[in-house]
Amino acid sequence: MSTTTDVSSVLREHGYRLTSPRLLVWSVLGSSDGHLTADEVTARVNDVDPTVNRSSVYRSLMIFEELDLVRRSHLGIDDSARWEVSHPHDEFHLVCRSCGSIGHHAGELANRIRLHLREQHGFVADGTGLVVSGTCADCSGAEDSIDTPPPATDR
Amino acid sequence: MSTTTDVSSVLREHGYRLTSPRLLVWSVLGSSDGHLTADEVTARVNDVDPTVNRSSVYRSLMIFEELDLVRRSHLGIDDSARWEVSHPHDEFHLVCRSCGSIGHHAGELANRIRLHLREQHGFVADGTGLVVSGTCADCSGAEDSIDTPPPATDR
DNA sequence: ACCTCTATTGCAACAGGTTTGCAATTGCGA
DNA sequence: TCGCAATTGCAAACCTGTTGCAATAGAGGT
Repeated sequence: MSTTTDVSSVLREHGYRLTSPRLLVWSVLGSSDGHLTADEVTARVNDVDPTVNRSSVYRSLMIFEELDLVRRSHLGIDDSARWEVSHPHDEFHLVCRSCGSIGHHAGELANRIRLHLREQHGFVADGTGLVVSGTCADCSGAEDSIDTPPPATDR
Repeated sequence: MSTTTDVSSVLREHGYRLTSPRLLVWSVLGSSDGHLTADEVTARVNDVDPTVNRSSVYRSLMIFEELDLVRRSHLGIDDSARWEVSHPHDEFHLVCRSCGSIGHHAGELANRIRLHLREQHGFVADGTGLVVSGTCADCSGAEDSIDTPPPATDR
Protein backbone atom coordinates (compact mmCIF):
# COMPACT_ATOMS: atom_id res chain seq x y z
CA MET A 1 0.00 0.00 0.00
CA SER A 2 0.95 3.59 -0.24
CA THR A 3 0.97 3.98 3.50
CA THR A 4 4.59 4.84 3.63
CA THR A 5 4.61 6.51 6.98
CA ASP A 6 8.06 6.26 8.43
CA VAL A 7 7.29 4.76 11.82
CA SER A 8 10.87 4.65 12.75
CA SER A 9 11.21 8.42 12.58
CA VAL A 10 7.90 9.16 14.15
CA LEU A 11 8.70 6.90 17.04
CA ARG A 12 12.10 8.39 17.62
CA GLU A 13 10.86 11.91 17.28
CA HIS A 14 8.72 11.19 20.27
CA GLY A 15 11.38 9.49 22.29
CA TYR A 16 10.23 5.96 21.62
CA ARG A 17 12.53 3.20 20.51
CA LEU A 18 12.16 1.22 17.35
CA THR A 19 11.68 -2.36 18.41
CA SER A 20 10.83 -5.49 16.58
CA PRO A 21 7.42 -6.02 18.21
CA ARG A 22 6.45 -2.50 17.22
CA LEU A 23 7.62 -3.01 13.68
CA LEU A 24 5.69 -6.22 13.38
CA VAL A 25 2.51 -4.67 14.71
CA TRP A 26 2.90 -1.81 12.32
CA SER A 27 3.45 -4.03 9.32
CA VAL A 28 0.49 -6.21 10.20
CA LEU A 29 -1.78 -3.21 10.41
CA GLY A 30 -0.35 -1.78 7.23
CA SER A 31 -0.87 -4.92 5.21
CA SER A 32 -4.39 -5.60 6.37
CA ASP A 33 -7.60 -3.91 5.45
CA GLY A 34 -7.86 -2.55 8.93
CA HIS A 35 -10.48 -3.23 11.56
CA LEU A 36 -8.42 -5.89 13.27
CA THR A 37 -8.97 -6.74 16.89
CA ALA A 38 -5.97 -6.75 19.18
CA ASP A 39 -6.18 -10.50 19.20
CA GLU A 40 -6.10 -10.72 15.44
CA VAL A 41 -3.11 -8.43 15.36
CA THR A 42 -1.39 -10.60 17.92
CA ALA A 43 -2.12 -13.73 15.93
CA ARG A 44 -0.69 -12.29 12.74
CA VAL A 45 2.32 -10.94 14.54
CA ASN A 46 2.84 -14.34 16.05
CA ASP A 47 2.78 -15.95 12.63
CA VAL A 48 6.05 -14.16 12.08
CA ASP A 49 7.44 -14.16 15.57
CA PRO A 50 5.66 -16.36 18.09
CA THR A 51 7.60 -14.91 20.99
CA VAL A 52 5.91 -11.56 20.84
CA ASN A 53 3.54 -11.23 23.73
CA ARG A 54 -0.02 -9.96 23.78
CA SER A 55 0.78 -7.19 26.17
CA SER A 56 3.50 -5.88 23.89
CA VAL A 57 0.99 -5.76 21.08
CA TYR A 58 -1.42 -3.84 23.28
CA ARG A 59 1.31 -1.46 24.34
CA SER A 60 2.41 -0.91 20.76
CA LEU A 61 -1.13 -0.19 19.68
CA MET A 62 -1.54 2.35 22.44
CA ILE A 63 1.60 4.16 21.46
CA PHE A 64 0.62 4.21 17.79
CA GLU A 65 -2.75 5.55 18.78
CA GLU A 66 -1.16 8.26 20.86
CA LEU A 67 0.98 9.24 17.89
CA ASP A 68 -2.11 9.16 15.70
CA LEU A 69 -0.59 6.51 13.48
CA VAL A 70 -3.47 4.13 14.08
CA ARG A 71 -7.03 4.54 15.21
CA ARG A 72 -9.05 2.53 17.64
CA SER A 73 -12.74 2.17 17.07
CA HIS A 74 -15.50 0.56 18.99
CA LEU A 75 -17.79 -0.68 16.31
CA GLY A 76 -20.27 -2.33 18.59
CA ILE A 77 -20.10 -5.56 16.68
CA ASP A 78 -18.70 -7.24 19.74
CA ASP A 79 -17.16 -5.74 22.79
CA SER A 80 -13.64 -5.56 21.50
CA ALA A 81 -11.86 -2.64 19.93
CA ARG A 82 -10.71 -2.60 16.31
CA TRP A 83 -7.55 -1.06 14.99
CA GLU A 84 -6.61 0.39 11.66
CA VAL A 85 -3.98 2.63 10.17
CA SER A 86 -5.11 6.23 10.34
CA HIS A 87 -6.43 7.66 7.18
CA PRO A 88 -7.59 11.18 6.82
CA HIS A 89 -10.94 10.91 5.11
CA ASP A 90 -14.27 11.68 6.54
CA GLU A 91 -16.09 8.47 6.41
CA PHE A 92 -18.68 6.21 7.86
CA HIS A 93 -17.99 2.84 9.26
CA LEU A 94 -20.80 0.63 8.07
CA VAL A 95 -20.96 -2.34 10.37
CA CYS A 96 -23.14 -5.25 9.35
CA ARG A 97 -24.69 -6.99 12.31
CA SER A 98 -25.49 -9.98 10.20
CA CYS A 99 -22.27 -10.92 8.46
CA GLY A 100 -19.91 -8.78 10.46
CA SER A 101 -18.46 -7.05 7.46
CA ILE A 102 -17.18 -3.57 7.98
CA GLY A 103 -17.45 -1.14 5.14
CA HIS A 104 -16.06 2.31 4.68
CA HIS A 105 -18.08 4.94 3.03
CA ALA A 106 -16.36 8.22 2.47
CA GLY A 107 -18.35 11.03 1.13
CA GLU A 108 -19.81 14.40 1.26
CA LEU A 109 -22.57 13.34 3.58
CA ALA A 110 -20.18 12.42 6.34
CA ASN A 111 -18.80 15.88 6.12
CA ARG A 112 -22.21 17.46 6.24
CA ILE A 113 -23.03 15.52 9.35
CA ARG A 114 -19.90 16.68 11.09
CA LEU A 115 -20.66 20.21 10.11
CA HIS A 116 -24.25 20.03 11.22
CA LEU A 117 -23.39 18.53 14.58
CA ARG A 118 -20.73 21.10 15.17
CA GLU A 119 -22.58 24.19 14.05
CA GLN A 120 -25.97 23.29 15.42
CA HIS A 121 -25.05 21.29 18.45
CA GLY A 122 -21.49 22.18 19.31
CA PHE A 123 -20.55 18.55 19.05
CA VAL A 124 -17.18 17.83 17.47
CA ALA A 125 -17.08 14.36 15.98
CA ASP A 126 -13.70 12.74 16.01
CA GLY A 127 -11.89 10.66 13.45
CA THR A 128 -13.60 7.36 13.99
CA GLY A 129 -16.79 8.95 15.08
CA LEU A 130 -19.28 7.94 12.45
CA VAL A 131 -20.32 4.41 13.14
CA VAL A 132 -23.48 3.10 11.60
CA SER A 133 -24.60 -0.42 12.28
CA GLY A 134 -27.26 -2.29 10.46
CA THR A 135 -27.55 -4.73 7.62
CA CYS A 136 -25.39 -4.57 4.56
CA ALA A 137 -26.57 -4.87 0.99
CA ASP A 138 -25.53 -8.49 0.65
CA CYS A 139 -27.24 -9.61 3.80
CA SER A 140 -30.48 -7.71 3.44
CA GLY A 141 -30.83 -8.78 -0.14
CA ALA A 142 -29.76 -12.37 0.06
CA GLU A 143 -30.43 -15.32 2.32
CA ASP A 144 -30.99 -14.48 5.93
CA SER A 145 -32.48 -17.82 6.79
CA ILE A 146 -32.72 -16.60 10.34
CA ASP A 147 -36.46 -16.95 10.03
CA THR A 148 -36.51 -13.21 9.71
CA PRO A 149 -39.23 -12.65 7.17
CA PRO A 150 -38.08 -9.92 4.77
CA PRO A 151 -38.55 -6.84 6.93
CA ALA A 152 -40.51 -4.85 4.37
CA THR A 153 -40.51 -1.89 6.72
CA ASP A 154 -36.79 -1.99 7.25
CA ARG A 155 -35.47 -3.56 10.41
CA MET B 1 -43.48 6.83 30.48
CA SER B 2 -45.88 6.09 27.70
CA THR B 3 -43.95 2.98 26.75
CA THR B 4 -46.90 0.74 27.33
CA THR B 5 -45.60 -2.31 25.57
CA ASP B 6 -47.22 -5.36 27.03
CA VAL B 7 -44.20 -7.45 27.87
CA SER B 8 -46.26 -10.19 29.29
CA SER B 9 -47.95 -10.88 25.95
CA VAL B 10 -44.85 -10.43 23.89
CA LEU B 11 -42.97 -12.86 26.06
CA ARG B 12 -45.66 -15.47 25.96
CA GLU B 13 -46.18 -15.09 22.25
CA HIS B 14 -42.63 -16.20 21.87
CA GLY B 15 -42.82 -19.05 24.31
CA TYR B 16 -41.11 -17.29 27.17
CA ARG B 17 -42.47 -17.24 30.69
CA LEU B 18 -43.32 -14.15 32.59
CA THR B 19 -41.10 -14.11 35.62
CA SER B 20 -40.46 -11.61 38.30
CA PRO B 21 -36.84 -10.94 37.38
CA ARG B 22 -37.93 -10.18 33.82
CA LEU B 23 -40.66 -7.87 34.99
CA LEU B 24 -38.30 -6.01 37.23
CA VAL B 25 -35.72 -5.58 34.50
CA TRP B 26 -38.40 -4.32 32.17
CA SER B 27 -39.76 -1.81 34.64
CA VAL B 28 -36.30 -0.51 35.46
CA LEU B 29 -35.55 0.09 31.81
CA GLY B 30 -38.93 1.65 31.25
CA SER B 31 -38.61 4.11 34.09
CA SER B 32 -35.10 5.24 33.26
CA ASP B 33 -33.80 7.49 30.55
CA GLY B 34 -32.04 4.59 28.92
CA HIS B 35 -28.34 4.01 28.42
CA LEU B 36 -28.03 1.92 31.53
CA THR B 37 -25.26 -0.59 31.90
CA ALA B 38 -26.17 -4.12 32.90
CA ASP B 39 -24.73 -3.37 36.28
CA GLU B 40 -26.87 -0.32 36.75
CA VAL B 41 -29.92 -2.31 35.76
CA THR B 42 -28.97 -4.98 38.25
CA ALA B 43 -28.49 -2.43 41.01
CA ARG B 44 -31.89 -0.88 40.45
CA VAL B 45 -33.53 -4.26 40.21
CA ASN B 46 -31.87 -5.19 43.46
CA ASP B 47 -33.25 -2.12 45.16
CA VAL B 48 -36.60 -3.81 44.79
CA ASP B 49 -35.57 -7.42 45.07
CA PRO B 50 -32.04 -8.09 46.24
CA THR B 51 -32.26 -11.76 45.44
CA VAL B 52 -32.28 -11.27 41.70
CA ASN B 53 -28.98 -12.32 40.30
CA ARG B 54 -26.80 -10.55 37.79
CA SER B 55 -26.94 -13.43 35.37
CA SER B 56 -30.72 -13.36 35.36
CA VAL B 57 -30.57 -9.71 34.50
CA TYR B 58 -28.20 -10.46 31.65
CA ARG B 59 -30.42 -13.25 30.42
CA SER B 60 -33.49 -11.05 30.58
CA LEU B 61 -31.75 -8.33 28.66
CA MET B 62 -30.72 -10.77 25.97
CA ILE B 63 -34.26 -12.02 25.56
CA PHE B 64 -35.67 -8.52 25.40
CA GLU B 65 -33.07 -7.67 22.81
CA GLU B 66 -34.00 -10.70 20.77
CA LEU B 67 -37.63 -9.64 20.89
CA ASP B 68 -36.60 -6.13 19.94
CA LEU B 69 -38.05 -4.72 23.13
CA VAL B 70 -34.77 -3.21 24.18
CA ARG B 71 -31.61 -2.23 22.37
CA ARG B 72 -28.02 -2.78 23.25
CA SER B 73 -25.44 -0.29 22.22
CA HIS B 74 -21.72 -0.30 22.54
CA LEU B 75 -20.94 3.33 22.78
CA GLY B 76 -17.25 2.89 23.28
CA ILE B 77 -17.26 5.12 26.29
CA ASP B 78 -16.07 2.27 28.42
CA ASP B 79 -16.08 -1.37 27.60
CA SER B 80 -19.56 -2.10 28.80
CA ALA B 81 -22.80 -2.22 26.85
CA ARG B 82 -25.71 0.12 27.44
CA TRP B 83 -29.36 -0.80 27.32
CA GLU B 84 -32.47 1.14 26.56
CA VAL B 85 -36.07 0.53 25.62
CA SER B 86 -36.45 0.45 21.85
CA HIS B 87 -37.76 3.61 20.35
CA PRO B 88 -38.26 4.75 16.80
CA HIS B 89 -34.92 5.24 15.36
CA ASP B 90 -34.32 8.54 13.76
CA GLU B 91 -31.72 9.76 16.12
CA PHE B 92 -28.04 10.05 16.77
CA HIS B 93 -26.25 8.93 19.85
CA LEU B 94 -23.72 11.62 20.62
CA VAL B 95 -21.09 10.15 22.86
CA CYS B 96 -18.63 12.52 24.44
CA ARG B 97 -15.19 10.99 24.86
CA SER B 98 -14.26 13.66 27.32
CA CYS B 99 -17.05 13.76 29.89
CA GLY B 100 -18.82 10.58 28.97
CA SER B 101 -22.19 12.16 28.46
CA ILE B 102 -24.52 10.52 26.00
CA GLY B 103 -26.86 12.74 24.09
CA HIS B 104 -29.71 11.92 21.82
CA HIS B 105 -30.27 14.04 18.83
CA ALA B 106 -33.36 13.26 16.88
CA GLY B 107 -33.86 15.02 13.66
CA GLU B 108 -34.35 15.12 10.01
CA LEU B 109 -30.69 14.64 9.27
CA ALA B 110 -30.57 11.26 10.92
CA ASN B 111 -33.38 10.17 8.69
CA ARG B 112 -31.66 11.52 5.60
CA ILE B 113 -28.58 9.55 6.46
CA ARG B 114 -30.54 6.35 6.76
CA LEU B 115 -32.20 7.04 3.48
CA HIS B 116 -28.97 7.82 1.73
CA LEU B 117 -27.23 4.74 3.02
CA ARG B 118 -30.13 2.57 2.05
CA GLU B 119 -30.82 3.98 -1.38
CA GLN B 120 -27.27 4.54 -2.46
CA HIS B 121 -25.49 1.77 -0.66
CA GLY B 122 -28.08 -0.83 0.21
CA PHE B 123 -27.14 -0.53 3.83
CA VAL B 124 -30.02 -0.66 6.27
CA ALA B 125 -29.13 1.10 9.48
CA ASP B 126 -30.77 -0.29 12.54
CA GLY B 127 -32.15 1.31 15.65
CA THR B 128 -29.00 2.10 17.53
CA GLY B 129 -27.01 2.49 14.39
CA LEU B 130 -26.07 6.11 14.44
CA VAL B 131 -23.34 6.49 16.95
CA VAL B 132 -21.15 9.53 16.77
CA SER B 133 -18.35 9.98 19.22
CA GLY B 134 -16.41 13.12 19.75
CA THR B 135 -16.44 16.07 22.06
CA CYS B 136 -19.64 17.62 23.33
CA ALA B 137 -20.40 21.32 23.45
CA ASP B 138 -19.58 21.67 27.14
CA CYS B 139 -16.25 19.97 26.85
CA SER B 140 -15.07 21.52 23.62
CA GLY B 141 -16.12 24.94 24.82
CA ALA B 142 -14.29 24.66 28.09
CA GLU B 143 -10.91 23.05 28.63
CA ASP B 144 -8.87 21.49 25.88
CA SER B 145 -7.32 24.01 23.58
CA ILE B 146 -8.64 22.22 20.52
CA ASP B 147 -10.42 25.34 19.33
CA THR B 148 -10.21 23.77 15.89
CA PRO B 149 -10.30 26.63 13.47
CA PRO B 150 -12.86 25.38 10.94
CA PRO B 151 -10.35 24.20 8.34
CA ALA B 152 -12.63 23.94 5.37
CA THR B 153 -12.09 20.20 5.21
CA ASP B 154 -12.58 19.73 8.92
CA ARG B 155 -10.40 17.27 10.84
C1' DA C 1 32.96 -2.37 18.23
C1' DC C 2 31.90 -1.87 23.02
C1' DC C 3 29.55 0.04 27.30
C1' DT C 4 26.12 1.80 29.77
C1' DC C 5 21.76 3.34 30.87
C1' DT C 6 17.09 3.07 30.57
C1' DA C 7 13.08 1.97 27.64
C1' DT C 8 10.87 -2.08 26.49
C1' DT C 9 9.75 -6.83 26.72
C1' DG C 10 7.72 -11.38 28.36
C1' DC C 11 5.43 -13.32 31.85
C1' DA C 12 2.02 -14.04 34.98
C1' DA C 13 -1.31 -12.27 37.71
C1' DC C 14 -5.13 -9.23 37.84
C1' DA C 15 -9.55 -6.65 36.70
C1' DG C 16 -14.20 -5.75 34.95
C1' DG C 17 -17.91 -7.24 31.97
C1' DT C 18 -20.33 -11.09 30.32
C1' DT C 19 -21.41 -16.07 29.76
C1' DT C 20 -22.29 -20.77 31.19
C1' DG C 21 -23.01 -25.49 33.64
C1' DC C 22 -25.73 -27.28 36.98
C1' DA C 23 -28.81 -28.28 40.73
C1' DA C 24 -32.73 -26.14 42.87
C1' DT C 25 -36.85 -23.53 41.99
C1' DT C 26 -41.00 -21.92 39.79
C1' DG C 27 -44.39 -20.61 36.07
C1' DC C 28 -48.04 -22.39 33.75
C1' DG C 29 -50.77 -25.74 31.00
C1' DA C 30 -53.30 -29.92 31.87
C1' DT D 1 -53.54 -29.28 42.26
C1' DC D 2 -49.75 -31.80 39.70
C1' DG D 3 -45.89 -32.32 36.90
C1' DC D 4 -42.52 -30.97 33.89
C1' DA D 5 -39.81 -27.96 31.30
C1' DA D 6 -38.26 -23.24 31.55
C1' DT D 7 -35.89 -20.31 34.55
C1' DT D 8 -33.23 -18.99 38.40
C1' DG D 9 -29.15 -18.37 41.66
C1' DC D 10 -24.71 -19.51 42.30
C1' DA D 11 -20.03 -20.08 41.31
C1' DA D 12 -16.75 -20.72 38.21
C1' DA D 13 -15.15 -19.82 33.58
C1' DC D 14 -14.15 -16.71 29.81
C1' DC D 15 -12.64 -12.70 27.21
C1' DT D 16 -10.60 -8.32 26.48
C1' DG D 17 -7.53 -5.37 28.31
C1' DT D 18 -4.08 -3.72 31.99
C1' DT D 19 -0.14 -3.86 35.23
C1' DG D 20 4.10 -5.00 38.33
C1' DC D 21 8.39 -6.81 37.90
C1' DA D 22 12.74 -8.91 36.68
C1' DA D 23 15.21 -9.83 32.44
C1' DT D 24 16.39 -8.06 27.85
C1' DA D 25 17.89 -5.14 24.31
C1' DG D 26 17.84 -0.38 21.67
C1' DA D 27 20.73 3.57 20.83
C1' DG D 28 23.86 7.26 21.92
C1' DG D 29 28.50 8.15 23.60
C1' DT D 30 33.17 6.42 23.75
